[in-house]
Amino acid sequence: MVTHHNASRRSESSRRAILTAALELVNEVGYAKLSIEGIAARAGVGKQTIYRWWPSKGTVLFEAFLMLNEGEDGEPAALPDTGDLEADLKTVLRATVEELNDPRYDEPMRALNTAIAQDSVLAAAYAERLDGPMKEVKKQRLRSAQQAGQLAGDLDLDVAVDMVWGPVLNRWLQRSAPLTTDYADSVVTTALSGLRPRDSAS
Amino acid sequence: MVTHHNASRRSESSRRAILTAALELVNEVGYAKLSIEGIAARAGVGKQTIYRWWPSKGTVLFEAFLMLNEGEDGEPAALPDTGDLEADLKTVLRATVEELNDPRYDEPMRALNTAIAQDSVLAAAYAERLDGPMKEVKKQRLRSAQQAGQLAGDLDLDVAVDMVWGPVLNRWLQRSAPLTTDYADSVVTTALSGLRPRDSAS
Amino acid sequence: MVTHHNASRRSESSRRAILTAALELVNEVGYAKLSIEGIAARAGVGKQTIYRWWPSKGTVLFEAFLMLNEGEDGEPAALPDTGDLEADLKTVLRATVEELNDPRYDEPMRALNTAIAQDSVLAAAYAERLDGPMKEVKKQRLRSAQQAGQLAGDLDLDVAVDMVWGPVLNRWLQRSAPLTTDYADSVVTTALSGLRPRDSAS
Amino acid sequence: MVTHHNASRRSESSRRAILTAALELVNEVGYAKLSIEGIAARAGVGKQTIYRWWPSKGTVLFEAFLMLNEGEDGEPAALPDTGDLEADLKTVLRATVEELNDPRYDEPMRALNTAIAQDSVLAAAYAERLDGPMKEVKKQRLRSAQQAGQLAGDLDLDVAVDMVWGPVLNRWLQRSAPLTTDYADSVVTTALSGLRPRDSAS
DNA sequence: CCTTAAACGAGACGGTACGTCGGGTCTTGCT
DNA sequence: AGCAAGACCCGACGTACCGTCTCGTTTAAGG
Repeated sequence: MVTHHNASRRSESSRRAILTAALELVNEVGYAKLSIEGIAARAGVGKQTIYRWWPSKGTVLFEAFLMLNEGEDGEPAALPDTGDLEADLKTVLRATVEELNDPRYDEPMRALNTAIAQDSVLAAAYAERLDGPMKEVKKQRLRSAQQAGQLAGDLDLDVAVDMVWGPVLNRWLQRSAPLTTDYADSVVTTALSGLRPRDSAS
Repeated sequence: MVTHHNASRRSESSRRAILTAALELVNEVGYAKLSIEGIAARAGVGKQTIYRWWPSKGTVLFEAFLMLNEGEDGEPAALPDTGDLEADLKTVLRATVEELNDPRYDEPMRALNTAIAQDSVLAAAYAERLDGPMKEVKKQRLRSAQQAGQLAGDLDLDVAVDMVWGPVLNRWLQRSAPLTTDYADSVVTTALSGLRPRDSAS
Repeated sequence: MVTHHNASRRSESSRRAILTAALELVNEVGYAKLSIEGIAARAGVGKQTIYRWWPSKGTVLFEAFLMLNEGEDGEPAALPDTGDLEADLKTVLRATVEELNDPRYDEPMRALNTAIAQDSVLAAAYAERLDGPMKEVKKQRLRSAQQAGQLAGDLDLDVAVDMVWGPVLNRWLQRSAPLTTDYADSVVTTALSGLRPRDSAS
Repeated sequence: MVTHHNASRRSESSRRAILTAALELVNEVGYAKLSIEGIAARAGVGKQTIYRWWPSKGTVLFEAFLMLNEGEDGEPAALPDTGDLEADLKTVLRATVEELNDPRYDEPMRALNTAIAQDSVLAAAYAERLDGPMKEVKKQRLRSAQQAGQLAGDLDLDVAVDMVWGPVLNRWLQRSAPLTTDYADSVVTTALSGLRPRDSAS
């Protein structure tokens, strides 16, 4: 038998309290020590109210991130387009680096990544709801450049996006080395020009 | 720094049993459900023997990985060098992709990454003991190519390594899309040539 | 005084299972090896359910004894009163001796005494809830004899009770010598007549 | 196979340190929290040195008491004998009461009684080495009175001793009521005269 | 407007695991 | 050989949370 939760009767105030509490707590204690019990207590809510609507702490956290992002507006803002692709990408990637270095964002984002690593269903939801739209915006900027002839015509934009953001995200996640804005610049420059020597036959 | 325990009296057999048990269990149940209690039981060891020598399950797991890697030999094997950089990189990166898609390696490596994400001390140890040597081997192959004029002379090899492996690792960690050997090939090709159009002044 | 737990929601079946398990286990393994963990396992109950309602294994055991005694009826049965005080006291004291020599009662009672020896709060509860009513019954029998002129009119009945039961209990607790019914008889006779020679002015 | 401990090689200084530490600790933390580990640490001794010579913490404690008592001299001092039995007994019993009310003695003695209650072998040793000699001294005083015609000629002195000291010890052990010197006086008076009315044929 | 069924806060419950203490055994090196 | 030191396996401690399950009590829909 299936229990049909009547979402129309759902308490919106409890929902927001839970998501807010989850964000606060993940900042304070990290993902490992984040607990349903703790979220319920902080939110002033019964544990059952969380279990009724979410299957795990990871999904609560994910929805909390969704709330954050949708708080601003429906869709993520487009990337700047001054016509100078390299400058635009450096601007954006530097901002990303600074966000990732900000303790206010670092801990929660790391938590979200941990949640994804442990739950492939959640990973799919993340890909669709959060990462997907972001990636679309990035691809849009690259598409514009491609149409202006600044990128190779046969370039796979999915790969291209990974080429620019992948190294930065990976260095952040694995903490393999300090994440600096200089590094972001290097990645952009190198990705655009490639590893091989350019023809100097000018 | 003071070591409180007399390592000379340490039981090597218990140590190996613990590390082996940790690897087995992380494969079977994943990092989230890996417990010190479970490791101790599987290893036939008292919990205190684990707590005496390791501060957390993450550090146990890390040392288990160290044991695996040092089991083979001292240093990681050099990358193939046929003179054809692009082919060599594709060979290596395809192998990486296949390893990451193998459930036998996927779960434990994901676990290690989770552990690193939650413990920056561990991340530093990982960078030094596991990731560092691997990266050195990769850089060595690139250095060889650079000296052969196949790579830009002013190329930062650290960035170059990230450019090739970063996208793959990131796609794997975030599960943002299926990880295929075709993707590996694309990454190598794109990284080498860059996103910009090549001069067609042939 | 504030009760932190809502006793109205307390599970009566768990409570009884815990008390029963405690009695069984104390019989089987003795007080020293009685453990909260063991009681919980035997009762099919979580440890927390014990810690929620009792502060120590001693208090569990005490309440288990209370359950035993209140199981029979509200108040302890009155002592026999045939008019012959000496005979009645011997009857009762012999029964006490036999009970104390019965392994079924010896171990649990010894356990309760150990608990009392280590916890003065528990001792007060014991004095009020278990020992007190028993003592009142004993005093009642002595009062009846006193009114019949069989006991000294100025006799302190509290002291009198101690005089009859104290030696027996003490010999049992300290195991200073075998506890026999003959000894019980001697105690009654000696207590009634006193240590001094009686006037033989007949 | 039996391990023959060669007592001749035994370290007397370790033995004394252990017994002293046991006494100190039982005073500080009580019998329940007294541990072999704690005794060894306090005594500056290896645990094995305790396990080599004693089978349990109870026996260590018992030997510590033996050391205390034999410290004074070989045999316990005789009871006062002024010729006035009642006065002498009151003097002695009041002293006993005061000792039992002194926290310095109460805790260790209670500990010894707990140990005895849980170990009948120890109880036998206690009866022979500590309680026996004390009882003999008490009986000696009563025998003297008996020979002087102050006690019934057919009186069983073992019972008589229990009659005087039993009530006091029992009230102390069970904490059934406050233990006062007045109570000690009452016990002596009542024991000597008996519970029955004395012939008033003066 | 009034029922009535859900969602809700609270928190007890059977469990698992935590990290610690101490039990009793065993080994190592010193005296 | 006895000893101090302490690692070892083990059992229990008392606590934190898990996910499930009642309890009354709101609360919002629909009769």
